[in-house]
Amino acid sequence: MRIGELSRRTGASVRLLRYYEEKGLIGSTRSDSGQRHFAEDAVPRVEFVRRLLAAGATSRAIAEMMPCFDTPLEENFDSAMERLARERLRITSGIEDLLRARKALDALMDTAREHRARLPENRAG
Amino acid sequence: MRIGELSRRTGASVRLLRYYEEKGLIGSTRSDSGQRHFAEDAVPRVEFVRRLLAAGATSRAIAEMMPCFDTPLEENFDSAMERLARERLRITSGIEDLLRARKALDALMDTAREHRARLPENRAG
DNA sequence: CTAAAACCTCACATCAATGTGAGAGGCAAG
DNA sequence: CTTGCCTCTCACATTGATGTGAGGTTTTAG
Repeated sequence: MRIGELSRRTGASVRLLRYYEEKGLIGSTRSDSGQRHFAEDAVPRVEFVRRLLAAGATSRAIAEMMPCFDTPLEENFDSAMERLARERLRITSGIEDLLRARKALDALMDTAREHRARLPENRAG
Repeated sequence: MRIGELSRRTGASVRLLRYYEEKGLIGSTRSDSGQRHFAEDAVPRVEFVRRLLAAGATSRAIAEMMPCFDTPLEENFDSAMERLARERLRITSGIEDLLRARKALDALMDTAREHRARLPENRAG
């Protein structure tokens, strides 16, 4: 498929798909006139990429994982696996950060509500 | 305390503390010569700010929450509470994003390991 | 054949938190 | 008073994913 269709099917802008290609996150073949052509499996691949990017992964990090996505015969397969593991750690600690932040928000909301409840003029509000 | 001490006690660079002030995240009084002076409660406040920033909140969003941190008498108290709630949603959906990403990583690691196990020449490795 | 739609490359813009450096003034201790 | 450390403002740099627009070629549909 051409880049427009891939864009429609993944929700990524055409510009971004070119960017992903430039960064080595997806591959494409070129027609004689230079237009990109993508295989079917580019769709799940882009979805994977977007999921990781949304989780704060760097395009560089994702690129380094890609050997795992392709074939286990790659030379850099081991380092790709290692990269996966490292990114998993990063994500887990990200989750912990978010949980802590949410707890801080909850605490603030609680005290704020409590403060308000203590105000005489606001008792009815 | 002056800015250097606040920096030491919070781990935020002096530059950042000035930035936080500029964005309305922390307040300070000024000495005659223009030096910033911070109260004790600036410390937990900076910690709160950093936690939220680490969780991907915008300085603008944090600024809008600050009335809750101060006094329930603020006029923008209600919108501040609303901002808190909105940020809480954002964080929760961020957590879900991370969980999904982690699941995708796990799935990829599983298939990769499986592929490798299937390779005859790698049986021993 | 022609017009519209899709594609190409190149390159500059943006946002937000942070770094960094210059140049100048403030403050405490010897 | 001087030395050394702290602070001030101003302002430009960076990083990384994305937007946007220009100017030109290709593909597709009528």
